[in-house]
This record gives sequence, C-alpha cells and structure tokens, in this order.
Amino acid sequence: MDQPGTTPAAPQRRTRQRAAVDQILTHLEEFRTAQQIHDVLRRQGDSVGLTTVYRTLQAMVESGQLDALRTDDGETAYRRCSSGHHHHLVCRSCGRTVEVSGPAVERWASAVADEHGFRDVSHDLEIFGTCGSC
Amino acid sequence: MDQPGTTPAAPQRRTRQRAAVDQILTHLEEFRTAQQIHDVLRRQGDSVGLTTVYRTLQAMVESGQLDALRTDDGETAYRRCSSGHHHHLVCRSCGRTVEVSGPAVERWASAVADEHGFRDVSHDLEIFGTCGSC
DNA sequence: CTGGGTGCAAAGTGTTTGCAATTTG
DNA sequence: CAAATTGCAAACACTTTGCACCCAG
Repeated sequence: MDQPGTTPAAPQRRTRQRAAVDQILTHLEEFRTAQQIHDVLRRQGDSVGLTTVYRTLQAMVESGQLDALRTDDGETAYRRCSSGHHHHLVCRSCGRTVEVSGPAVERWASAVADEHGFRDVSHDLEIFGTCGSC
Repeated sequence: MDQPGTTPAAPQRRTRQRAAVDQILTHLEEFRTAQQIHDVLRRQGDSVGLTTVYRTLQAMVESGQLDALRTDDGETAYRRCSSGHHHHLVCRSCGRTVEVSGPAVERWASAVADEHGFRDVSHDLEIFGTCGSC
C-alpha cells in the first residue's frame, strides 16, 4: 500500500522551464498567481506553457517549497515559503502602496493561533485607507 | 454626489426565494458554499434556482449581512456575520475556521496607517495554520 | 535510449450574465 | 401596472487532463 498523500518518489528533473519558474519565485516576495508568473516569464523571454507553470507550482507546493492561498478573486496565489514578509497599506483612491511590518501583529497572530492549537502558522494582512494626498 | 461603490438604492423585495436563503443562513453557524445552500434548499423542498442563490448571497455580502471567504477548493463560502469585526484562523488541511479578534491588531493597523497619513482605515487579516486535529 | 516533462487543445469547475417569463408592491 | 426578481442556458475565468512529442539523465 501507499501512504496517502505521499508521492512515492519525486525525480524532479532539472529543466529550463522549472528553472525559470524557480527563478521568478526567488525574486518575488509577494504572492503571485500562476497566470501572473506565466506573464512575467513570457515578457522576460522565457516562454513556458501555462500548463507547465501550473504543474510546476503545484509540485512545488506539494514538496513544501511554496505556500499557496486563494485570492478573493478566486485565483490561487503562490509564494516561496517562509520568506521574511511584510504587509501592505493600500490607498483606496490612488492605489499607492506602502510596505509595513511590525512585530506586534506577528506576535499576536502566532499567539492566537497557538491558543487554538494551530501550528505552522502564517498570515496575510492588508490595510486599506485614503492616503494623505487624496 | 454619489459615494463610489455605493448602489444608488437597494429596493430588496421580499420573495419566497430570499426568505428561504435567509432562513437557511440563520440556522447555520458554519461557512457554507452557494452550492451547498442550494442543495439544502432543494432537499428541503424550497426549490430555488442556483443563480438566484448566488445573486442573493452576493447581495447579502454587499449589504454587510454575510461574511464571505474562499475555500482552498476555490469555492466561495458564506456565513451570517457575527456582530463585530473579526478575523479568521483557518486550517490549511481540514478547513476548520475559527473567528478571532483582538484589540492589538486593530490598534496596530490604525497606528501604522496614521503614521503614513492614511485615513478611513480598514483592514483584512487571515491567519493560516494546521489545526490540532490535523 | 527511456521515462519524466512539456504544451496545445479540449474538458472541468465554480460563478456570472443575457433575457424572457413571473412576481411583488 | 411597472419594476424588481427569477431561472434557464450560454458565457466566463481559472485550472486540470488527454495525448503526442521532446529532452535530461
């Protein structure tokens, strides 16, 4: 029998496409959808099939290299695991975005999670408002 | 002038279908997808079109009566809002969701926003992790 | 060589929209 | 009666799968 959810073996060959996707993710701090990554690749010259991007990302999530989450838009977004992160303060009016971070939230988030018995915690926070110039 | 993003007027007529959806939500504590709600309605005898269920739920979210979130499965799940603002602690594995809230984040968010000259601040936070049973 | 990898096109999902018939106020 | 609402079917957007060809090991 096979262990449920455990891939017997993951050969993982090194291919141009995978290297390209991997490289993109290395340079990105934020969550990006498969399609966005596909676009960047294309614009960058490395033509990789959308299908391959999807399959590569999935494989990376399964092997624990990526974190995936669903956007409110219904798309799946990926980001390299455990990269130092920050949050966004976005202006509703002009779209100006400021990166912010603070130990307070981080601590609170993990404390609350812990309190409820959750492990391997990560979180996502966005703050919206109207900036000074608007 | 009109406020941006505000529907001019929402007549909201009382119909059998809306009452049915509303009634289901009243009896549910957990998040349910539009399709699940549609199923319950059908099983219960109140036949309501899936389209109508979707439209009704969307309207309720917009009027602030419902909370919506995306499941890892890509579906949108709805639940009646518990009064007061809160955040979600979601299990990556089984999807179990716990509502959490704390003055710490709220204060931090508005402080940071203020610091950058932002007004009319609101925010969105989700914490992900693996719950105790998984 | 040979099996994993790739990518096009087609199939699947969940959700939204066009539009005629129906219902509410 | 007029306007809002419903619901079917078709349209949509994102993702997955079938399958023939290709390339890394």
